[in-house]
Amino acid sequence: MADDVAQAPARAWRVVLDKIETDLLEGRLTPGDRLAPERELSATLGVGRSSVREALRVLEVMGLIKTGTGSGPTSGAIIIATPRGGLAALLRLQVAAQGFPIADVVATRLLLEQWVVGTLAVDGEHDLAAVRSTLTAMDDDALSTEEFLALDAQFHLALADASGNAVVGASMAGLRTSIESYVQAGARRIPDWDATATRLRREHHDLIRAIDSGEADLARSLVHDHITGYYAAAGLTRD
Amino acid sequence: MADDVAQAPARAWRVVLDKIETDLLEGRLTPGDRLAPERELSATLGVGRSSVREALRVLEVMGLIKTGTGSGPTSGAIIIATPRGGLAALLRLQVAAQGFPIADVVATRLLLEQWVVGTLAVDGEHDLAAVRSTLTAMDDDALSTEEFLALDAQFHLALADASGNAVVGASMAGLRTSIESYVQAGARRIPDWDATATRLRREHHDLIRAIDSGEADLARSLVHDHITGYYAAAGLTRD
DNA sequence: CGTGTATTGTGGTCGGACCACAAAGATGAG
DNA sequence: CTCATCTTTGTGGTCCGACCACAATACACG
Repeated sequence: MADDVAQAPARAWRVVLDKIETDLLEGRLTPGDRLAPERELSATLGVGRSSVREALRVLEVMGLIKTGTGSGPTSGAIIIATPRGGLAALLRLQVAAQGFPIADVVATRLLLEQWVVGTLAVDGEHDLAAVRSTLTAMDDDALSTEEFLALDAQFHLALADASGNAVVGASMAGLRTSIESYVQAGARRIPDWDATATRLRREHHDLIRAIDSGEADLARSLVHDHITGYYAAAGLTRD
Repeated sequence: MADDVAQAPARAWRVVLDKIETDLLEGRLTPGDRLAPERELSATLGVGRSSVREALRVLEVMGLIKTGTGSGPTSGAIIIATPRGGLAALLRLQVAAQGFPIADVVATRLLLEQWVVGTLAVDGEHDLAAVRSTLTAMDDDALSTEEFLALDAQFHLALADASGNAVVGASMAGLRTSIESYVQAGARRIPDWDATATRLRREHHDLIRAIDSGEADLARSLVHDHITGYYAAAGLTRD
């Protein structure tokens, strides 16, 4: 519960991480800013450049900074704070390492998505333009399975984003990519893919209709059945 | 949407990360296993040891491995897959970097916790022993504000864990720690702390009672009011 | 046989040396 | 004077070699 300042005798890289985190917290660093050059950080904090790099690598993978070589405005380490990639990487690795059972990932996705559609239905303030355009793109019959699945992911992600909650949006994105390979494997197990795709399309339209008409409970129920239905059809259920 | 395999010309550390991820996925590495020594990985993958270390650092912060010096069973890098710390670190940093608005974090916590108590109420299969023991520990009137808040965190976390969903549990833990300092700051703003603590205790008991009697809707409603009530009292609302 | 010392294997850290790259500045031809 | 080219500078990316700290094991010696 507290990996805080406590006894951190060694761990040079943690010094760097802590320094940057406090700079962030105190407003000395905000998105768009450039970090000091690695060599300068190294000298300032009294640690080796390798240690600085280890800390920066962590920040990069977590989606906090973007590094660029060369000179000019795109060089150096820049604060970006785009949680998507970091969350996705974390969840993907945890699933790979069996820290997160697939069933729990799916269940979490389900509960988040139910909240999303319920929220969208209750409050009509949200912009569903991206959702609708994806929806019409999916109506193309010539789509391959992979293309359809990609658009499907985009559809659900657009829904989450429309809710306006960045944490939910990023979580949905992360959860999805962490089980992406399983979803694709499941699709290959579905005998009559065209029928399934047709059903998914219809369910998407029904869902949007429920949201538009403000039927929150219906929307929640539809999205629940939509998701569990797919996983059942793909032989991925076990919860 | 795809930070996948694509063109990764340089990025020596990514080679290491990918190698370990695929080893995980293919079952060549499972929790409890030891990674090859850094120097060996370096030689095997044809990258410098520094690059290996950068990758291992990422894995360590994400909670996938634990490193130990010296010899014997606790030395080297061991797969542990404990998502808690990694998720907490990620969320904390993203909040610090303004990638996640506090309001969104709170809203997400709220929706997760409503799902948790609803699930617990509907399905009596869960073990609430840890929750109950924390609850009784909180009844001690001599607790300081900090101790009370720590137990409160433990209470809500125990609830999430009781749901049996590792993703939800880890997320709750991460969300909580990411806004921990704000919660504590809020507590200091509450004029009559004792009255607030008394109210929180009562609400906890009411909540458990609702769960025990299987009143899911009531439990959801209670937990909603409980959380929003606290944030309102602490002057943290703004959604 | 037992005890204490040397060896080995491991991560942790540092410093230096390159390279690749991109911008800015210096140089020179026209 | 203008513009194109070359050089310099600042930056991350990578590798290498050298130590240190630490823990287990091997081994020598009493």
